[in-house]
Amino acid sequence: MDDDDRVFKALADPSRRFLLDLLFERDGRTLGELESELAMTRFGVAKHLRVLEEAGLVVTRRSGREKLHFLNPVPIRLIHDRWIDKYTEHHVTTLVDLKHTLEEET
Amino acid sequence: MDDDDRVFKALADPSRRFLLDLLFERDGRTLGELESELAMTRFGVAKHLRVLEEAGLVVTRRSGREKLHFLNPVPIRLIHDRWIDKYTEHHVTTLVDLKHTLEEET
DNA sequence: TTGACATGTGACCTTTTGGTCACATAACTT
DNA sequence: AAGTTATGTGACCAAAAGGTCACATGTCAA
Repeated sequence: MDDDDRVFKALADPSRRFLLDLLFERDGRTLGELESELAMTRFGVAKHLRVLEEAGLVVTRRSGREKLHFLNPVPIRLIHDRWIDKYTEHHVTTLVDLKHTLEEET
Repeated sequence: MDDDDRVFKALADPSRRFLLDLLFERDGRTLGELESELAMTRFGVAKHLRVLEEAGLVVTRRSGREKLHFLNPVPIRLIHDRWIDKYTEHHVTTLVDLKHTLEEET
């Protein structure tokens, strides 16, 4: 399995995306902290975090017996750059902004 | 399954990402054209295209008995915006550019 | 209308993946 | 040292996904 594959496979699961959302909101959490946010056993969460780490979407740092988790946005940016070039980026951004504007008016 | 899930699941398969690459390179191709680029039966390719279309990553237009396929970059942009805010975007872009520079020097 | 061409459908099988559990290691506290 | 806390490992099972095939529909051309 190459790096790309690991990243996309990692993003394919809703629990893992939720973990990224949590880390996007606040970095540096432990397994224990993250576990309490999911309706799943500790083992399940640990397994998901391992998948995210092997994909490079999460980086970790040990502090004693705790393991701190951080979000790494670089692979996300690379996905963007793969299918949106500089020229179309402007159009797409405009479209997305328009979408948000319309949704707010509802 | 919600919209998010459809998009990420669709991106999780390497054959489907390759199809997006083909459409990124040149839009408006038929199933027959795309089929010839994959080491897979026509049925497999059709199934993958259907998944991409249901996810909104590909939009289609009928022309007689042919079906033309086009890449839609909007869902890709939304993935980006989910985990990269305006503030960090600048840092990440710098990092990615640096990465490219280093790789070119190899 | 008859035949060829382009695509669609549902069943089927094999492989992969998500989640849990019993068990194990490592570090802090008293 | 002993008990508690935080995390790691491998086996296991149920559910989902990738790919193929027999069969069906719709469109063009002569």
